Amino acid sequence: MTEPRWLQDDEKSTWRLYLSATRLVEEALDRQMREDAGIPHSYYEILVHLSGAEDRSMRMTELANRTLSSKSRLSHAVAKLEALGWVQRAACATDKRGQVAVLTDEGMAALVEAAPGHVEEVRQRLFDPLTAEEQHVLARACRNILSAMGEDPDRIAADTD
Amino acid sequence: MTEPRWLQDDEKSTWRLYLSATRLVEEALDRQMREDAGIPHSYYEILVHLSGAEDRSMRMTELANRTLSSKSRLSHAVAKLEALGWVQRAACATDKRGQVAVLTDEGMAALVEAAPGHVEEVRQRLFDPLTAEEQHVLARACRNILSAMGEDPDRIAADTD
DNA sequence: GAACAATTGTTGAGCGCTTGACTAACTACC
DNA sequence: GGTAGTTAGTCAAGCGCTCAACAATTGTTC
Repeated sequence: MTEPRWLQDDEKSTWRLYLSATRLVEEALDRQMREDAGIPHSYYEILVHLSGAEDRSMRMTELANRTLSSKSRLSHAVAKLEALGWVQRAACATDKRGQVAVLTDEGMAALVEAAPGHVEEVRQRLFDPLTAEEQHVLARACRNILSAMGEDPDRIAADTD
Repeated sequence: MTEPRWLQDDEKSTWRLYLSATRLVEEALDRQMREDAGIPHSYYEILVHLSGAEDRSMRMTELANRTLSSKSRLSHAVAKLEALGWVQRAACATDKRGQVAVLTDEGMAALVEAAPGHVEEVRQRLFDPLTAEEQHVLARACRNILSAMGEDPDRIAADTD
């Protein structure tokens, strides 16, 4: 086995900064959403994706892909959201195996109510601290990272809201 | 209440790219560590911090701060690592309430064995996809984000390894 | 069209984390 | 030197996630 490509000191710093910053941001987002809407941030994203979809509904697998969730995770999550009355399951017309998740009016109302606090948190944590140039380069960097993982950055960036 | 500062389209894209990229990176790191060493990435970080500390040991609270963990989380984690024989708890000499976590030889060996795979994963996921400029700006951006959250970027960046 | 494979979605067990309550010990103040 | 308040660390309950197994349907191949 060849010698590992150890990290240089500046790379170590960058790595630590990256890890700390991204975790704290994620944590802050999640905390805000739980306090504000009583759901984890990941559930909020499900609502967001549904709200932007045709008929406020989407096939489970498609929804799982867009939210970068496993099917299992999404299934559990939708079960919770269904218990809240924010999402409903419906049979799929073209595939008897299929299920379609539908955002209910109550779910839409909850989303509308949670959105301002969420946006404010995103601004505070991510955008306000960064210059325009940093924002721009950050987006580019994320694109490169995603590409390297076999994801399509354009699809992710263009995802309707 | 004033109108929320909604995100512009390009900001929405940046936000989605950021969320996706950071999550996938985190997920990849965690998966690699679980497969390679049988522990979550967060436990690995505990070992790393201990290995760089005086006498390979650190007070629980100090360790919690450095790993950005709650005390509870660290307590659970150290319990697991203790069960593996990789960490030991010892009474603190100067504070009878205190506990000191000590990295054992077995823990150090496990760390040494896991390190190359971890570093390779970090390179693949984060550094290789980025240009030198992007790495530099990313580090700067993370510093700004951390500062905005009341953390000291220099302390985090300088943390011994 | 029958047999095998792949896909869709759910479920249960286990794990790591959070929250909040708790004990024990330290510190400050009068 | 009490007493009140703070700090160190642990623990139990609950939550969201992963993994693996599963049933049901669809696709494929001969």
